[in-house]
Amino acid sequence: MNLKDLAASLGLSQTTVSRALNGYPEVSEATRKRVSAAALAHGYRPDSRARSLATGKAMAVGLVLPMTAKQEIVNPVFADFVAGAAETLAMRGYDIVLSLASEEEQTNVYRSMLSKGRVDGMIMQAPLTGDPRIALLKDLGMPFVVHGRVSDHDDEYCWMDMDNRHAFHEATDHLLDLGHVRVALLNGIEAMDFAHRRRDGFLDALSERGLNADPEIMASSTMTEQYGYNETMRMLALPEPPSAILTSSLLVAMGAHRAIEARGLRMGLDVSVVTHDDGLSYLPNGTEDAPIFTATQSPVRSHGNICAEMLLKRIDQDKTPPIQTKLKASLVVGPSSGPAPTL
Amino acid sequence: MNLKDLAASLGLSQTTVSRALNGYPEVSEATRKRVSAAALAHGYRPDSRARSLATGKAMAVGLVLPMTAKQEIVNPVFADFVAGAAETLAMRGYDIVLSLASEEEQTNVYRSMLSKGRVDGMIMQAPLTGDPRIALLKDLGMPFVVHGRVSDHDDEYCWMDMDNRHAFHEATDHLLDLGHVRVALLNGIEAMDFAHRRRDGFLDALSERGLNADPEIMASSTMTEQYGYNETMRMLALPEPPSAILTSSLLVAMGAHRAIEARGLRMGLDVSVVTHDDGLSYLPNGTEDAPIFTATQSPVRSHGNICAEMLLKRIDQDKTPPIQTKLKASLVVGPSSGPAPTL
DNA sequence: ACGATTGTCCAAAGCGCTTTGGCAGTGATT
DNA sequence: AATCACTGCCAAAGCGCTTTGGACAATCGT
Repeated sequence: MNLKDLAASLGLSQTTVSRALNGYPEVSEATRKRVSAAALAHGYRPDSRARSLATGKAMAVGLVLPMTAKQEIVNPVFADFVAGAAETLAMRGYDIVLSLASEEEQTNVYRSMLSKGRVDGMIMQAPLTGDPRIALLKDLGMPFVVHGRVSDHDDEYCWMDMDNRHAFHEATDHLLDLGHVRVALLNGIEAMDFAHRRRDGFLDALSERGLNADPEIMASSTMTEQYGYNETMRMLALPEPPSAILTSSLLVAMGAHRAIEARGLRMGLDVSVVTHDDGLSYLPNGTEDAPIFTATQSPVRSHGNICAEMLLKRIDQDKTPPIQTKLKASLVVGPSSGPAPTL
Repeated sequence: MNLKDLAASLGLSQTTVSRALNGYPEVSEATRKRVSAAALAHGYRPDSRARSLATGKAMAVGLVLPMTAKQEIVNPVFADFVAGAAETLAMRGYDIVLSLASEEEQTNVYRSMLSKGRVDGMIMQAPLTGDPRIALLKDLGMPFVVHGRVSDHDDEYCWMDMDNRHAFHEATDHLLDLGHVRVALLNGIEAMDFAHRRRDGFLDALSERGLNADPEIMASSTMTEQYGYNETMRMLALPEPPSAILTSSLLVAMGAHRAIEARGLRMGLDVSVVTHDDGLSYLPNGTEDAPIFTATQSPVRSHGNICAEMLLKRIDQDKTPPIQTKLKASLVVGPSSGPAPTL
C-alpha cells in the first residue's frame, strides 16, 4: 500500500494525503482525521527512500567502527558508546548506519558511506594522532563529530572529548600524594590520540614533582585483561618493581589485580592500582557506593549521547562555526590505592 | 554531480552511462572505459536512495539491539557479534542499520525499521523464551534470521544457535567426572532462551548421575563481573558450599575467581570453575595455548558471520524453506578445574 | 455589490536512479 | 536483394514520495 493507493482509496489526491499525514495546515481537520484513520487501517508506512529522495534528508547518521587491523579487535567501549548515540538519535527519529573498517579500508568506507544520501552526518571514533580521516571528512563536506580529537587544529572541526590529559594528571597526582615514587603506566595503543594524551598527563605529573619516567615500567598495547596481567607480572619481577600502577581501562586493571595476587601481594597495600573507568554498563567497578578500583570515571555512554546531540545540532545548522565539548573525568577513590609501602 | 550531469558531460544518455557503470554487456568496451574514467575524475557516486528506489533493494540489513529495560545494559557480546555480521555484509556491499530498543519499544522499532525500504532483512538478537517478536517478524513478511531461538516452532523460521544445552551438559559432566557433587550454576537471565537451555543442560547432567539440583547454589542475573563475585561470595559462605562453579560468561567467571581468592581459596584446587566463553576479542581467556579458565568455547563473532551469511542467502531467495544452523561449542580444559577436594 | 481573502484541495514537476522497448547501423545469412 | 541477428546506443516510463503553483469555492471587507 503506497501513497497513491491510499489517496485513491480515499478519493483524495496524493498531495492532500501527504499533507494530512505530515501535519501541514492546509488540510481540514475532518479530512485529516479521515486520512489518519485510513492510514492506520491499511497499515500504511511511507517508503523512507522515496521520502528521503524527495526531501533530501536521510534521517540517518553514519558510524564507522574501526578495527585494530591485525587482531581485528573490537573495543568494548563501542557498544556503550553506540548505545548512547542510538538512544539520543532515536528520539529524533534518526537511524544509525554502521560500517566496520580496518585502517586500510577506512577511506573507502567513509566515501561510500556518504555515497550520496545514505546519511546526513557522521560520527568518527578513536582518532589517531594526526588522523587523516579528519581532512577526508572535511573534504567530503558533510557534518561530522569526532569522539576524541586529533592533536592539532582542534578548533577547525567538531569534537567531543574527555580531558584525558587532565584525568591522568590527576590520577598520577593522587598516587604521588600517597607517597609513591615508582608509578607504572599501562596505557592503550599510543598511536591513538587519547592514549597519547593520557601519557602526557602522566609524564607531566611526574616531572612536576621532579620525578623521571622509567620506560621499563611504561607499556602500551591493546587494552585487554591479559595485557594487564602480563605486564604487571613482568614489572613486579623487576629489581625495582613499581609500587603503584596506573592503567587505561578497567579490564587492564583487572589483569593487574590478578597478577598482583598471583605474586602473593595485596592490591591497595603492597601495590596500588588506579585506572580509568569508561563506566561500561556490564562491567561495573564494584557498586556505586563501594568501588573496587580507584578510578577516573567518565561514562562512555554519555559520550555517545553528547556526540549524537552535537551532530544533530550540526545537521540542523551546518554553517555555524564548529563546536567542541570537553568533559572532565571525576576521580573516585576506592580501596585499590593506598599509601606507598615503607621499605 | 549526478548521473544526468555525467551523461551530459560525456555526450551520452543516462541509460548508457548507467549500464556502463553497472557492467551491463550492451556497452562497447571503449565507451565503458571512457565512462569509468569520467566517473572517477568527477568523483561520481550514485545516490543510494535513488538506486534503491529504482531497484527495490535497500542493500542494508537491520539489527535491533535489545536493552535490558531497567538497567539499560548493553551486552558486550553484541560488539563482537555486530563486528562479525558487518564483516560478512560489507563483503557483499550491505550496510547495517542499527536500532536500540527497550522491550516496550521493540514492536515499534521493528515496524518502523522496515518502514518500507530501509532494509532488506533483519537480524534479531537475544530472543526470550516464547518471544513475540518472531511472530511479528513473520507477519511483516521480510527475511530475518534469529541469533538464538525460541523454544517452540523451531522449524518455522531461520535461526543460528549454539547448542547451549549440550555445552552446559558437557561442562557439567566434566565437573562431575572430576568427582564434584556440589556444583553451582551462575546463569544469565533465564528469561533469555539461551540461558534457559543452559540451565536445562546443567540439570539434565545432574539428574543423569542421580544428583539433585540445589536452588541455593543456582543463580540467574545479568552477567557482570560483580554478579559473579557477589554470588560466589554468598555461596562459599553457605554451610555446604559448592566445590565447583559453572558460569555463563567469562566476566562472571572472573568475578567468581576474585571471590574465591578473597575467601583465601585457590581456584582449580579448592574450588573449580568452568565457564562458557564467547570468545570476545578484547577479553581473551588467557592465551590460546594456555587458557585460564576451563571453558566451552564458541566465538560470537563467527556467529555474526554465519547469521549474516544466512540472511543474505535468505534475501537472495526468499521462498525456500527456512534454514537453521546449530553450532557445537568445544570444551577446552584449563587450570581452573581440577579434582574435587577430598574432605 | 465587487474584488480581496481565506480555506481546501489538486495536477504535475521534481528527487536520481534503473530498466523497458526500440531504433539505427553493421555484417552475415538466405 | 531481402532477411536476420547483433551491437551499441537512446527516450521515456517508472520507483514513491514532497512540494510548487495554481484552482475553485466560500467568506470577508467596504
